[in-house]
Amino acid sequence: MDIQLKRGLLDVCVLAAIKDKDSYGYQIIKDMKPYLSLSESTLYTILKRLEAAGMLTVHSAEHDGRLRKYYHITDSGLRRIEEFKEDWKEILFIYRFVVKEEENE
Amino acid sequence: MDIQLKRGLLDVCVLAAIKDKDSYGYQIIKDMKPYLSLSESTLYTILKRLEAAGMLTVHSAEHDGRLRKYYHITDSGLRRIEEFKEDWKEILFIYRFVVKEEENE
DNA sequence: CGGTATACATTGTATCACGAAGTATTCAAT
DNA sequence: ATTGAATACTTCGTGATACAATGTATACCG
Repeated sequence: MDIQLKRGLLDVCVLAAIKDKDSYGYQIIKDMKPYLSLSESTLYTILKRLEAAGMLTVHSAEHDGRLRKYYHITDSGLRRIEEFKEDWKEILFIYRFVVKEEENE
Repeated sequence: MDIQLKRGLLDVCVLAAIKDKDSYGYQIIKDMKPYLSLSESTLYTILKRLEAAGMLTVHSAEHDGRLRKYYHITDSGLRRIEEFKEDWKEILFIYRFVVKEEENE
């Protein structure tokens, strides 16, 4: 798929992946894979960006003797998803401009 | 609207704007404005990229004593729009992952 | 003991949208 | 005739970003 198209989805997709349950890097990649595959370096960049923007918080927890970084969505992050839904209406409007067939399909 | 979301739409939008009728810079911006506003520098960058990719051709024509650069979509450009329609199916799949409400709306 | 999977991090690169600024012409108003 | 929009295109620099490559470290299994 076109990389550019992915760009707008990546951030919200990561937020969606941790929305219902805190998660960590490797797990997020696995969960997103069926929808949108991304490399580790990309994910960690995104997670850092979202943390800096206050859309998620991080806490380390031990798992099998190793530390894992768990990511938790904030209210701001939830709001970001809602904003995305609003943006979607515009996206659909643009989509129809692009695919405007002559009214017959 | 989120800039990142625009990115994947820009190229195809420009192609859509010249699909039915050759057009030129200023006119394209006007036609796209209701859907997606973009600056001149952005448009001309995109036009050059699309030309380099063989998705459109350029020819200068006189208009009111001045030269205008008219852009004409190629078969490759038309195919690009078709590809976008294919990508759209994936986008919808991802969209549903992001907005997955608990099956009740 | 060696290999594989897990888990996170850093660096460098290429792409890209955009603001800012510039050039040049037409046309209407002063 | 001069000014100032509006039209039309161009160039430069910047910041954001996705990603490959690479590195570190540990757990688990044979």
